[in-house]
Amino acid sequence: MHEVKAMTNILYMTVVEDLKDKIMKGIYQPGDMLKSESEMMKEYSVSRMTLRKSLSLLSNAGYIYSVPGKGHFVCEPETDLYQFRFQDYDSLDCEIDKIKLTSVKIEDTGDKVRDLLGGGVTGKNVVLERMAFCAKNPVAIEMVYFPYVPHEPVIEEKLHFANYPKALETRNLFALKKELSVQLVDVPEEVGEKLQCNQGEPVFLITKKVRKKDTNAIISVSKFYIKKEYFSIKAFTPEEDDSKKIF
Amino acid sequence: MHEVKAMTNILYMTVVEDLKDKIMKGIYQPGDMLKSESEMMKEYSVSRMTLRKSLSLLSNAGYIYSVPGKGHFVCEPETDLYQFRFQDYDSLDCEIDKIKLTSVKIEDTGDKVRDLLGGGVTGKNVVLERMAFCAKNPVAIEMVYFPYVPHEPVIEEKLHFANYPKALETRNLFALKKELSVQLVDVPEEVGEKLQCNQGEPVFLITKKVRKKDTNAIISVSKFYIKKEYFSIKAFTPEEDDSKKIF
DNA sequence: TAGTGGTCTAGACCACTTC
DNA sequence: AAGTGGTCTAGACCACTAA
Repeated sequence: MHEVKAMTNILYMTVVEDLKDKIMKGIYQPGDMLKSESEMMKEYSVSRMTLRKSLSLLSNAGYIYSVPGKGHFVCEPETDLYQFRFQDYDSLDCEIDKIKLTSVKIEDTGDKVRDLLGGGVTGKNVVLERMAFCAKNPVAIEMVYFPYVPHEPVIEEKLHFANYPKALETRNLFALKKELSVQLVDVPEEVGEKLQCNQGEPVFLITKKVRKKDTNAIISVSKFYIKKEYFSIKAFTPEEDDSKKIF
Repeated sequence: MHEVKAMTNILYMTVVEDLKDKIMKGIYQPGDMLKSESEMMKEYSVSRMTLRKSLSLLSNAGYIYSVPGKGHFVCEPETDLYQFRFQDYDSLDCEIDKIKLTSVKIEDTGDKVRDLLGGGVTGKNVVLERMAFCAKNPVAIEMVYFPYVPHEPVIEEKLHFANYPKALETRNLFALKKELSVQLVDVPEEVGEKLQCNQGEPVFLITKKVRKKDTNAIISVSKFYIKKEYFSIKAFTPEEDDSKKIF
């Protein structure tokens, strides 16, 4: 029907570009129905499978959705969703030059976090405490709780690795999901002493829960207390990265 | 070749489930190469296009990637990426019962943020200030900066809408991307007075920049000062939502 | 009943990697 | 030269929606 100036010589990409362009420019508005597949096949002179490859890409990128028997429609854009990375000590606003394991305990009673963990085989939890230093000053303290498994004893040496928490999460990262809670709290007395904070000083409390995707069971809970000067977040609206996609 | 117990009667989904399962269980580890397409076609008794539909889904979900001429490989999982929503006043940790427009100005000199906006046609910027109240107490103050466009005057009435900032972003939400910076700062004197904070009290400062996707030009900059008790973040590892996908 | 999107196939040609 | 993934086609049958 009409000519479409192509940035690529790949058919389905020219269709994607044209439709995305029409959506970007507002020619298609959220809620609008696109032309039918048979119409678009003629318009772009492509086969049905090729056209649907294009529609699939636009769908994955959040531009369109489809309703069987009716047609393809423009999405309401997701504008309030942000992404950021949190890599434990690597995400602090300073160069961490030392991480020190300050305590390893096994608790079986009276711990509030115990319930969260859902109880291991024995009902006992390992509680591990580490501190992060920057220029010899303590900037963060971390408490990690996870079920104690008798036959997989925690090796102290392993704990010294800066990225040890990952080791806890490991086995298979694909099977896990995580939650993060970021808030500001008055520093608990015990933590304040170790971090050399004034009484009642606000500090960041970041709580990280690691769960199994399938059962939702909690693998570990970490509590990071971070001096308020040493944490901030930069988050971004997700962008499509057309790289490494198969279709 | 062998039987695959299917949760669905859709061929490509049974392939997706089987491969995802093998990855979840660690039978395929990150970096491992999958069997070739022709092998998998035989294994699952599906056509090439159907198999590739499955691989496409797994690729989009971040499980695999492919290298032309070589094969399909298991990804290194993205484990430190988190998502959250920030919807301006709706994201505060209290019920906002009033939003008050406290100031509308047009500035053309001496403003640090002016550079960020990249200058409108006239080089002038609209600066708008609003305050959010909870039970009659001020909890947040917001300064929005955006280019002043003579022929699209800012209508005061519109500013009173709680979601007015969206109106600024509008035209076409698809064409925009945003950045968010969350940090803790000592409250500036002027802001402290309005928020009824003590001198030097820490407050959240959230800076939101809205940009055009294509040119990267800044549409608006917002600075939210929020009393420290009224903001927190809950973020989650992204989950695949197989809903509304075309393939 | 006619039109829509959803699934699936069998085959073709290409560019790339490996030997 | 043989094998791999990447693109593309022309059909087919189905379930769903609408008139």
